[in-house]
Amino acid sequence: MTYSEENYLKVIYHLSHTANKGISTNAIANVMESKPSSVTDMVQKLADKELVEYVKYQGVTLTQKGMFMALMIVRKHRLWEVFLVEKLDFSWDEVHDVAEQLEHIKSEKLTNKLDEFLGFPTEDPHGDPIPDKDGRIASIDKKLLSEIGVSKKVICVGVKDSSPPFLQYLDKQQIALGSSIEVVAKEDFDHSLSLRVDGKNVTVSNKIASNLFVKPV
Amino acid sequence: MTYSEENYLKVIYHLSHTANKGISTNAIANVMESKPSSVTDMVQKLADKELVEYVKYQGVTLTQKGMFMALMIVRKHRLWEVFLVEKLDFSWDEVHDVAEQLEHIKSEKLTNKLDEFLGFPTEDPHGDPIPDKDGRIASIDKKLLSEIGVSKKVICVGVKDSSPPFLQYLDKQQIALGSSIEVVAKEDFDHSLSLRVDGKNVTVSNKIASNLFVKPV
DNA sequence: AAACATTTTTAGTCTTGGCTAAACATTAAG
DNA sequence: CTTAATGTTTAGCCAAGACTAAAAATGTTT
Ligand SMILES: [Mn+2]
Ligand SMILES: [Mn+2]
Ligand SMILES: [Mn+2]
Ligand SMILES: [Mn+2]
Repeated sequence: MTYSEENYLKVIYHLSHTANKGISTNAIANVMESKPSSVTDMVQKLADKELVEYVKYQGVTLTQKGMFMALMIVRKHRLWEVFLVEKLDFSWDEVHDVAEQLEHIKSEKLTNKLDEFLGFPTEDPHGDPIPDKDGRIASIDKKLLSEIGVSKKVICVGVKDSSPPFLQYLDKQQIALGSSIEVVAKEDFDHSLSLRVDGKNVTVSNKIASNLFVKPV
Repeated sequence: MTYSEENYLKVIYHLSHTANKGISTNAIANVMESKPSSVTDMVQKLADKELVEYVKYQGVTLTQKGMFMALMIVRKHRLWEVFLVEKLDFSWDEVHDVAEQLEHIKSEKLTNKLDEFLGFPTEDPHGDPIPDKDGRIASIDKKLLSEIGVSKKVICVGVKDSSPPFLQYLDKQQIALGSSIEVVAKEDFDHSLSLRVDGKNVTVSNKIASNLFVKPV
């Protein structure tokens, strides 16, 4: 498996969560910042290797084999993110780019020893679940903050977007994983939300609220 | 810098220690298990980027810039080897191949944080010195065991060959870094050596002895 | 100094993973 | 139900990094 093939599998895996039909070459190209024609080429190679199911014009889905490989890449990505935060004092907005590189290191022993060294974590620094060595992954039931009704109390359990600017914004507002949030009011005009976060009043836009995962308290 | 360019720089760096003229394309091809013609191509690219000095038919030498980059790759390689042994319980014969991958991860912050996490080690698991963040590298004065005279006492400080079979052989003979070695006798016929290693009698071939670095006690 | 042997470079080819432009399918409108 | 818009694939091209075979430079003998 090449670096490039691994990236395709990972992107297809992530896109599979928000769409239940086949993933279009266009969708893949958007995420990868490449062109649909390039995606078609690669997708055909992956189909030859039986990592994806592919029907022309109908999009692509992962096979069992492809799904497992994707999960192993996600596993490595998230374990390395934990390592960087827990052991090397990186902040949660600094880890993603480095993990993008580290996720391609090929050594089962390394992955499993790292897992052990970290105490078998179940979530990465952004609240995303970490697949175990057999590819099993917990699905936490979580909602977007934007979907929560007024006066409901929830706990922040994850971020949908883990780009540095968004994470830095959250840091600034002192919103972190584990923060308790109460939806005080929702503005009809711009759908912004008034919150009480760990006792402090904070107002956030709808865009922010629709990138924060929460669970009922 | 591509993965491939980095590997070339590293190989040129290592070869520079045993030869003081320019490194031949042939020598590089041998180490890289590729062909001299491929090396010529790449060496010309590295010269364009001013990472090496290259005169046709005269071999190649690292520039200041190329030397620094090579040292940073060696630094990462050796730091990761320490990490694998010290933190993840790898044995010294298992780390090299994984470090070959990890040495290409690009993040100064990661390298320096890892260095700190490991307590700023000065040597890797094979006794090789680790360059600091400015590229400074200690040169330990060490000799090959094969050059030591009869009845001299020395301490094992490094291995020249760090291939798994050789390292596993040393494990079997209970020869490790720090072992005290006395040369009891040298056989004229095959140049094999009778040793006392930490009090135990061991006989080793000349090939073994010329891959073990020692220093006078 | 010439001939031979060895080393090194050049010329031309291949594969991988991209791209653009053009052709073709599918979907949405009229 | 035909046309227009959009999405997708094909065809043809490119750069990186490898290779083989042939040419050229260098080194070693006689
Ligand atoms: Mn990430
Ligand atoms: Mn993450
Ligand atoms: Mn090594
Ligand atoms: Mn080493």
